[in-house]
Amino acid sequence: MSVFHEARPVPAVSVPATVTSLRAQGMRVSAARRQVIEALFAAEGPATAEELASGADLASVYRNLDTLEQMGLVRHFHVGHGPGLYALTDRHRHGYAACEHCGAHSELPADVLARVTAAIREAVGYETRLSHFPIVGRCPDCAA
Amino acid sequence: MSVFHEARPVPAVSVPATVTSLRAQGMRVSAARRQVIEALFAAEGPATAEELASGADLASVYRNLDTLEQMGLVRHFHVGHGPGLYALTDRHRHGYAACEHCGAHSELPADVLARVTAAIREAVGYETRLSHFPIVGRCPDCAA
DNA sequence: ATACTTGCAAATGATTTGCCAGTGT
DNA sequence: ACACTGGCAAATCATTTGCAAGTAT
Repeated sequence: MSVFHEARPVPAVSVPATVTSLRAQGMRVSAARRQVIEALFAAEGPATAEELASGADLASVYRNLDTLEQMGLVRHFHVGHGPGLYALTDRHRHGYAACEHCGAHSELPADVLARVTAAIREAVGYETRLSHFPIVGRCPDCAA
Repeated sequence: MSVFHEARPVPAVSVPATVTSLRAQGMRVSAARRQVIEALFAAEGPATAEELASGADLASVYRNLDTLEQMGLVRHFHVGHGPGLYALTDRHRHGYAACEHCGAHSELPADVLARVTAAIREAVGYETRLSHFPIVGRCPDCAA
């Protein structure tokens, strides 16, 4: 459950490749699990558990996302007060700035990320994980 | 409810002064409301609604915190997956780095805050509000 | 007097858990 | 076979809302 001891990101090439990879790690691939994986690959961006469910039971979806997250295939983070957003780790290695108003989020360039992380570390010694909890504010459009 | 159109921070000098100030703004001061205000002044740091309740009804506490936040007296933010933390705006103008593991949080020096905010603004145009959603990571102790 | 507040109960939304039947390997 | 999973219902946690009764000004 802790997000701190993540496995190295599992390369997310394709659904079949991922399925094979999972089985190789001794994990079963049921219909519901494959569906979640397919939804993750099909998603255009980070999605809620609900959006990834496609009719399947939400409890199972959450359980699967949890399991996949422990394996390092999936990552989740939060924007504002809303529900968690899940995405393939591979497609989501970076940090985010998120708009609390409209929910939009922008990827942070690596150099900015590095600068921010370094600044925080030097100032208070914290190891920042902007990939899990993005920096929240208002996007250019909502700044009005 | 929106945190974006905050009134200028209400100076939080003392409970009686605050009560007077509130009444001046046409707001009533009931027992429950005064209790919340006293709890906020008595608190050593940001506290949950539950901690500020002191036996009062939680619904009222939330309603009051909400009202006080709209007036600019109170501010709330979130750490990790836990409940919201409330504090007097006056004592909480700054940004925070929070530890998702143990819940600890450290105030960010103004210059760091400024640097981070500027970096984000330049990179993606977002106006950061680190006072509402702190930067989350692991504190020095939990980094182990 | 009367509009603002409270307390209590019930509703929400997100996520988790217990449990037993179903199934992948 | 047998441990791992899924589905479903019920439980949690934080927070909100509907209302009738109470009260600050």
